[in-house]
Amino acid sequence: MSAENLRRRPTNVRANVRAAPGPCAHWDNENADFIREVLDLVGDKWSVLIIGTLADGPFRYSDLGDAIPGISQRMLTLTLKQLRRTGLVSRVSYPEVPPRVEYALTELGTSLLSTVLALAAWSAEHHVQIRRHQTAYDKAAAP
Amino acid sequence: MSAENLRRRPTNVRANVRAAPGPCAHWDNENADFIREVLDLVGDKWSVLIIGTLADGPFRYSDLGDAIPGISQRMLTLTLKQLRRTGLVSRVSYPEVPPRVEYALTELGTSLLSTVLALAAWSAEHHVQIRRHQTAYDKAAAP
DNA sequence: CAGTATCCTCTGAGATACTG
DNA sequence: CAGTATCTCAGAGGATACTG
Repeated sequence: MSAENLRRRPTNVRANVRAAPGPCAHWDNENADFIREVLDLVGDKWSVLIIGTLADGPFRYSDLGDAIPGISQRMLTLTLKQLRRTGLVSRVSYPEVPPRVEYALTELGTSLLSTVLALAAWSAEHHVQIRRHQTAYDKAAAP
Repeated sequence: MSAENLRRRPTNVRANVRAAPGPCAHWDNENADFIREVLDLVGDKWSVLIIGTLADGPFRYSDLGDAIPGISQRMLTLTLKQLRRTGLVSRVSYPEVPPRVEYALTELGTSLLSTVLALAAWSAEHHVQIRRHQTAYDKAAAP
């Protein structure tokens, strides 16, 4: 996959996600490294859910836990720690009794959010088609 | 996270990824389900790498293996099977000797590609900042 | 309230060897 | 060439209990 890029262009079904107008957005091995980085960061079970939830504004620790069904305290803590480490989420603790801690998207996190929403939009748009294809595939293979 | 959406808007750093112009692209629990679907599909170690490689056109099985450094035959086979199941990749086998099989992106796969490229662009743009933040965080926590 | 600490399970993925 | 079949293991993630 050498020099040329996107000879067959994306066909661009949706208007709100557009290929870059200029010289970028082709695939090479550097892109591969970069995207593996984000996916390691965000491809786990809870990160995007937290990011999406924080899109509505700051949340306290336990409100986050309540807002995200199924997450365990351990995973909430761990994932928040990782998001904080990469600078996507900020943590502010207010020295009160009882303690109050608020998590919010940073500017970096917010910039990622729009891309993530594009992915969400894609999946919302295509998940019916995907499911159909999956069951058809399974039916063709199983019997 | 109820009715309101994106009160603090994405700030939209980059021009080639835009929020939807119309009424969509906010976060609710349905979105959460959908995006978990795509991430399960594409968040694994090899799927996006295969998709990105196939962006340049059809590939034969072993050419794919060569083009993607580090992938094992097992993982190549498994991931291709899953991509085929969800309809992102097509497989055409030519009845020749020796056998020849070509994998290519379907239209669905191509439509996903543009979104994936947006993610890649985001990470290419921010990975320096991320790394800086990570080392700063680690330095602040460790000593 | 906002987390840590442990233990335990199950699956993603690598290595290796074999086959139509 | 284009795959399958086993074996193996690290670590992601769940349950539960405890703490400043």
